[in-house]
Amino acid sequence: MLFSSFPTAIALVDGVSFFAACEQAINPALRGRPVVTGKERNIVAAASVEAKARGITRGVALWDAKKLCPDLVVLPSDYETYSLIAKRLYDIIRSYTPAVEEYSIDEAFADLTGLRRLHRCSYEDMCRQLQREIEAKLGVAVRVGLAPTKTLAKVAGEIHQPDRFGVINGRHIEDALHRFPVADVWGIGPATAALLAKHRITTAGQFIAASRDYLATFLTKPQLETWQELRGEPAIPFMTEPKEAYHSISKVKTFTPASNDRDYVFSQLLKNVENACTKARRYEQAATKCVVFLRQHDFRSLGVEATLLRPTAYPNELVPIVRRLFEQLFTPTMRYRSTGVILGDLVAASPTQRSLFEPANIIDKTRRLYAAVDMLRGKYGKHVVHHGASLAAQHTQHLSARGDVPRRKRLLLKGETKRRRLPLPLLQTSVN
DNA sequence: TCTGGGGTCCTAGGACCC
DNA sequence: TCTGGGGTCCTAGGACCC
Repeated sequence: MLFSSFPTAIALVDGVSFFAACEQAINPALRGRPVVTGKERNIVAAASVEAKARGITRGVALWDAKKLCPDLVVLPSDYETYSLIAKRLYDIIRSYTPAVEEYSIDEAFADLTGLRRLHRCSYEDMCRQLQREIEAKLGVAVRVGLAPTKTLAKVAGEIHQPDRFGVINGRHIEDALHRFPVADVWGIGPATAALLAKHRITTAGQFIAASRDYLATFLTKPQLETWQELRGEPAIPFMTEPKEAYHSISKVKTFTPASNDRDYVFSQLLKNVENACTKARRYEQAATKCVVFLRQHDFRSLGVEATLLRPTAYPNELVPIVRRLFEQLFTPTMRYRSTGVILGDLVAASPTQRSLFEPANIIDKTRRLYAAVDMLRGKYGKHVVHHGASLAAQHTQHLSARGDVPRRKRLLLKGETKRRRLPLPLLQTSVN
C-alpha cells in the first residue's frame, strides 16, 4: 500500500472558523469584522478569522476577548443555522461522490476512490474544484486534506498550504510525517502521546517506523489502527449512513453561582431530564438505563445509575427514579455547579412496550400527553411547556410497587445503594 | 487554560455458570 | 486448608473525538 500513490483517495473537508463564518455568510454586515460565537456560555466557541488575527482563540472568556478587541461582535451559537449550512455543504460533496461521512457539524470525509475517470481529472483537481464550489456557493471557507486514509487526510488538512489545501501522496508519507508531532495525530490524545514519549516516539514519522509487534505490546486496538492508517492502509471504516439512533443521550448544565439549594439543584436536574427525553423521543428511542450525576463546586463528580423496569422516554415516569438517585447523591453541605443525566442503553421505542402488569390506559395517557407537549414545543418553542417542579413529588406510582413482575425485573433500581465517584474524563472534553 | 456540552469505542476484571 | 479449567456476560473506567 505504501508504494502506490493513491490506492484509495480520501478527502477531508473541514469548515474554517465554521460557526463564525456561517454568521458572516448570512449577515453581510459582519463580514470583515471580528466575530465570535458562544455568548450563551460566556466563552468563545468559535472565532472568525478577523477575531483570531486579534489574538482571540477558542475557550477564552468573553470578558478577556472584549478586552483584547473592544469592537468584537459577540453572538450566541445558533446550531440550527449552522446545521442547515452544513447540510448544504454535504450535499455539494455528494454531487462528487456518494460516499460521504458526515463526521461532525463542520467536517466530512469523502471517498473519491475510482472517480478520476468520471470527473476527468486528478484527485487533487477534484478536491480543488470541490473547495472552490463550496466557498463560492456557501460563502464559508473550507480546508481540504487529501490522502490515502482518513487519518492521513486529517494530517493533510493540518499541514495545508495558504490555499487551505493539503495533500499527502502515498509515496511520500514518510516525508510528510517526518516532523509532524504524534500528539497532533487524530486518535492520539494526551495519554497515548505520553505513553509513546516514554518509548521515545514523539513524531508521527517515528511512530510509523516502529514495528507493529513492538507497539502491540503496549498499545490497544484503536491506537494500532491509527498506526496502520498513518502508514497508508485504511483501517477505520467509512460511515456513510446518516445517524438515526444514539447509544446514549446526555444533558448537562452548569449554573452560576454554585448552589446548595436542594430544590434549585433538583429543578436543574429535572430540566436536563426533560431535554434528554425530548431528544430521545425525537429519535423514537427509549432508555433502559438512567445515570444521574452532580458536579460539585470543587469539580469532582458523583454519579449513580438505575436500570429501568422498561424502556421509557417520558419525564413523568423518570422523575421518581431520578428523585431517588438525586437524594442518594445530594449532600446539603456541598455546593453544586452542574447536574447531568445520561439516558443509556437506548432501544427503539415501540408503542407496545410495557410490562405485562401495567395498565395500558396510564401508558397511553402518558404517550398522548407528551405527544401534545412535543407538538406545542415544536410550534411555540421549547420553553412553552415544562414540568412543574411540584410534579416531581407526584407520579410515584407508575413504575414502582408492582409485586408480580418477573423476579429479576422486580427491582426498579439495580445497584441503587451504590455510590461511586465518576472519573473526570466523563465530563471533561475539549472545545467545539 | 481554573475548566462548556455531547458523544463513541475499547478493555480489564469480576460475577456467574458448567 | 494454598484450590480445577474455561466460557460468557456485565460493569466501571479510560481514552478519544468535535
